[in-house]
Amino acid sequence: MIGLIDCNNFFVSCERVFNPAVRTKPVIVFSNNDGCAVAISNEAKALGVKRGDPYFKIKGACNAYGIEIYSGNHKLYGDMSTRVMAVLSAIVPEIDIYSIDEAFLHFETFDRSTLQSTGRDIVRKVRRFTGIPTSLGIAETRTLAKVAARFAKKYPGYRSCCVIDNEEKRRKALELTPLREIWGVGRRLSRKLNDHGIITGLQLADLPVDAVEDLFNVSGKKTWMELNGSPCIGFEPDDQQKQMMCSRSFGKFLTTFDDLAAAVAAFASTVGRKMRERSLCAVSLSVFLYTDGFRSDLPQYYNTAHRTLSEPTADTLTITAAATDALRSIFRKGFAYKKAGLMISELTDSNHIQQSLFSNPADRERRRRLMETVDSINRCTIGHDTVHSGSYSPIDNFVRREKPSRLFSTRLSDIITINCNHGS
DNA sequence: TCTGGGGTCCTAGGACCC
DNA sequence: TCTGGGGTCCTAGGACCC
Repeated sequence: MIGLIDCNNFFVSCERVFNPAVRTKPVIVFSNNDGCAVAISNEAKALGVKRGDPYFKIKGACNAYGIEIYSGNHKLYGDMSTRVMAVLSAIVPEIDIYSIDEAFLHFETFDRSTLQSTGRDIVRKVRRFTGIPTSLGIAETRTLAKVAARFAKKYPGYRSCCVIDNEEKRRKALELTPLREIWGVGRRLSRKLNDHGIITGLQLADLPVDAVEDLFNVSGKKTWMELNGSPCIGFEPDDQQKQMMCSRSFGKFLTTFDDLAAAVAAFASTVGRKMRERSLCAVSLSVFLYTDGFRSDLPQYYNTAHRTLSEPTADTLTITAAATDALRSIFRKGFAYKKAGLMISELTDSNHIQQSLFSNPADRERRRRLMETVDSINRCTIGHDTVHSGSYSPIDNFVRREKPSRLFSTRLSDIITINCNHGS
């Protein structure tokens, strides 16, 4: 049996851990530039707020109903995620971290008849040790575990843990699950299937195999098999990351090459640091930029440029130079740029790199030590951008964040204070 | 005024090979 | 009038996930 544990309204829950005053209020966490609602408390959902709603459209409702709003604080969420995963790892022998707020739990070695109480115990411990509420689904396949987790979250009767461990429960659960809620069935596939009269998860699961081969590609067939209890979606723990991206929409339009180059240098600095943290090197990269697609009154432009590096590297300065060169080749004057990004593809393990015929080992070593020094200064001392390349300007300069919360768990000066007044 | 960011996988179609 | 067959590799774009 496999479990799927999901943190409830994760970003909102993280904010509530450190700000008890908003625990019973409607709360929304927004994306960068305070653009879209990305996490919504149950209270705010009840007021009609939906994931993806842009702030400017729901501002009135936020004011009218006294909804608490936050700009995304992803450092805080990342740290809280690490804590949740640590608690889970201490209880279950093997976990697959699937996203910032979800993990699959391996219950193969557990007694099947006690999974319900074991599951509730796990949820209780995560809540107690981290403050984060979660929902846990347990079933024979990952896709069914996802279905179970949805029930655990939706219906209080399950007390945060739902187990699908027999045929009757499987069919009942799928019958009550709309197609679109099934893991792997997106907007397009659900529309297509709806046109064939398939509305529920059970109708999908009950399709004959030839209909499945007719309607689906290989991913769709895997989903179908999983719904019928045959595990076929796995998880390769040593799967190496294949690409890495850093991109931003800007809080205001950028029009000059220098401003865009400063943003691209910041992206290069971020991906460089992440690559070094994960012992990865880049072989090729691409830079892209966009004007604002929502502004049909303005001239539109999109372009992307690729560069191949002479040998795999995680050196921020090399990447910045190549990325700046790529940017120069696509930058056009006269446009108001809204978004740009840097994508690294063909990532390789830095311990097994193919060196260029003409590379100089002494140079490589000097650069490696330079980056190591930069990282250690930025990691341990004053701030994450204490040392940086000359063309760089911090990403924060390009995005708008009007309601940031503090770095409660990772910066000492932001730690919460508790006032203990006797008699109150 | 104002609409996010970071990933993976699959497929179709083109370039190229013999 | 009329122009083969079979294969690989790469890339862009779409669908999906969180």
